[in-house]
Amino acid sequence: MPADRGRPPAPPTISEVAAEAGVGRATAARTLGGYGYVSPELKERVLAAAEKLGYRANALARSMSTGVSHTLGVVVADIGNPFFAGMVRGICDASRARGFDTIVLSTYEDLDEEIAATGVLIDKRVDGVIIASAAVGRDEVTHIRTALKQGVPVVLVDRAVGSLDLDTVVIDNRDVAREAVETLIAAGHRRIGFVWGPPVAQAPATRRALLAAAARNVWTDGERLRGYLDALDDAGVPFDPELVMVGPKTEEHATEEVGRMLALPHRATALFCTETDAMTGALRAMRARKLSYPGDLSLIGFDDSAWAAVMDPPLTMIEQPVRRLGAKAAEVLLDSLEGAEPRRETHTLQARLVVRSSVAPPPAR
Amino acid sequence: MPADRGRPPAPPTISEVAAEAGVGRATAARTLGGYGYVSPELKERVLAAAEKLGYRANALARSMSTGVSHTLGVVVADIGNPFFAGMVRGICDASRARGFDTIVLSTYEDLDEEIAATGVLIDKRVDGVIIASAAVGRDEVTHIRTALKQGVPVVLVDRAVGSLDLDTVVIDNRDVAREAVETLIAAGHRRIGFVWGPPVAQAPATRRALLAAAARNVWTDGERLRGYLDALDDAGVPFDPELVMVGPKTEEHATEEVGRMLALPHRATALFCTETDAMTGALRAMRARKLSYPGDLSLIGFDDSAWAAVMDPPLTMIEQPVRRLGAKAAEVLLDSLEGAEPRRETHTLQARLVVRSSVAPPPAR
DNA sequence: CTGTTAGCGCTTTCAG
DNA sequence: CTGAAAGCGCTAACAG
Repeated sequence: MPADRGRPPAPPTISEVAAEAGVGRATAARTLGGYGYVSPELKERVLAAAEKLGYRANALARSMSTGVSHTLGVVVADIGNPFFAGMVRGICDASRARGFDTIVLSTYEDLDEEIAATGVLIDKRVDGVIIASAAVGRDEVTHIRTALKQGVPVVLVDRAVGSLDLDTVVIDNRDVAREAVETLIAAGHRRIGFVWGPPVAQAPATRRALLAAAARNVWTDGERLRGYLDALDDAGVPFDPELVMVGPKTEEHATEEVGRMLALPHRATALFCTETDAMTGALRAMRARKLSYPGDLSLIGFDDSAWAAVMDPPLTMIEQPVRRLGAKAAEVLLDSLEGAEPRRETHTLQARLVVRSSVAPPPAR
Repeated sequence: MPADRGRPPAPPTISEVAAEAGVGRATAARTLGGYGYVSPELKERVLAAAEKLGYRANALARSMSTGVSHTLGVVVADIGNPFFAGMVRGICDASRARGFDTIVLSTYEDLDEEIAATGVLIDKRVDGVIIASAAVGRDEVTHIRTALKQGVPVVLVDRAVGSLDLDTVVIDNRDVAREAVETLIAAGHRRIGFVWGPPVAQAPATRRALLAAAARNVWTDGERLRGYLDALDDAGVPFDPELVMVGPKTEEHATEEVGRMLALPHRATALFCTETDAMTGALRAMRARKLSYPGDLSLIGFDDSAWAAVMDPPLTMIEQPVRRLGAKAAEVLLDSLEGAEPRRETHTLQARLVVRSSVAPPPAR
């Protein structure tokens, strides 16, 4: 009567190893856990027994008694998005190097999902949490405050949250955005479209209203908008609300909005696209009108990729240090787990404008 | 003497809730855990007490006694790669919908990393594991056998492993590859380059040697090569080892290899690229030689994206149902966790050839 | 229907 | 230096 295919044999416990080695449970635990003193001979016997039985520590049980799970929680908008995927890779690599695994949850920009995700992570007793939060107002961060209150350190990544004084790792969105727009202005453009604005139904008529709308949405978008405005102001280029995209943030809608900007009596001659899909949407709108770049329209976009480099002509793009962004966040968190006083400061990483060939002077009238 | 900023107060336990409600621990556990019978009145009191104390169950402790962690483990080559990121998103969404979270580990195609990752997951007592394995030979799957032996169900995703009789979810790589190459042949091509072959140093001289080399590497690559060969055979187009790329699988090397194929006395007139970077590498090689598609060279590649659609002309690409791939794997695994007899079968999802404008007849001599 | 009791597997005092 | 014993927070028999 061989193999009883039913319940596989329960994995060996530390007690069994101790028994096999003929020592006390504590002694086995000490050698296997690598703490406390054990005489070489006993240690040897325990190790042999463990080896023989194929012993592997039950991480759950260990976490139960130590209160440490060696697991980090990560909350992002969408793990399927290449930007977050790259960032998560940075987080995983950095934490893995220090003995931590990660459990990542996507929220799809839904605050309730974010709250639920944070709760799940706390329940699973992660040692710390890294969040790219969709929260903006003071009243939208109670889940983060709760985590903190329960002793779970949190570091913010990619998106700062004004009302929270926490370690935060972001990219200098505003500065690169300004640099990009300055590049466009330097080439002679004064009608520069901003593609991927706040998802409001109606275009805010004033800068103030626009900024207010942006303040209620994703932090990075607002910063990029500010950088755009900074460059305009510095150069004395008038701001025109008709040149900023509003509405749903989808490739399709970007195509429509760019179409609109291209149909304006005094049309856009350059576009600053703040997201990959904004750029591809813009490209579609151009194709539909048989317009080409940089002749008819100059282009600069966010998030460089291999594709942008092989476009014809190659696209001038902003490259974000995605991996480092994640790695830095993990390191800051891990440092604070290892006792370093949390500095509660903002770490800003620099993005880089990769100049290629999608910018030229505006077409002569 | 206000807030003692040191140790935050330990979160309330079920015993405290029970005490607060003036009932036994078990009663509190039953209502909070949602099992067994509890009278409405007591239930009410427990709920109130839990609410008041801000009670949240400790998932670790729960897992300890139930032996179920409601966590799935995922092992992929690289979470930062858009293909795997999309697949992981499918896995996460599907498992989240059924109450499971996931912890994902990247191996970077290193078998030792894969073995270590699997071990970590088992130690953390995940309820099941989904692996896109780099293993090929019988002797490379002992870690998977070990998991199975310990009662941890495993499903294979994206890559089948011949020596393992397990539930497997893959895409019909061979069929679409054949379809793509047939499309090229139908347009009149007979000199079709295969970009991204097995990473061997020297080009295998014979088909047999080539296939053998492929069999020792990533499963999907081998399948795509077979599809390529299938199409050639069906059409009676002779196989030429000079038309298959060998060496490291990097964009740079793809550029070199395509350059070589383009310099052949009887040069390639079409390319079948089995990976995104193979395509961008090919595009770079073409640019360097001022060649354009589809006039000088026809192109078909794997892994469609928004970029491929906005290239000029738009690229004919193979679209893989990445999310569904992951979702299906999660479902199969979850089903078996819920007791369904594992079917140990292979589920094949269909990829789709998205015909655009990168294929034309070969240039006249 | 409810409370008591005994673990899950490991760490951690605390004597010896 | 080693072993016995208590306990982490929860579930699960088992009486009552």
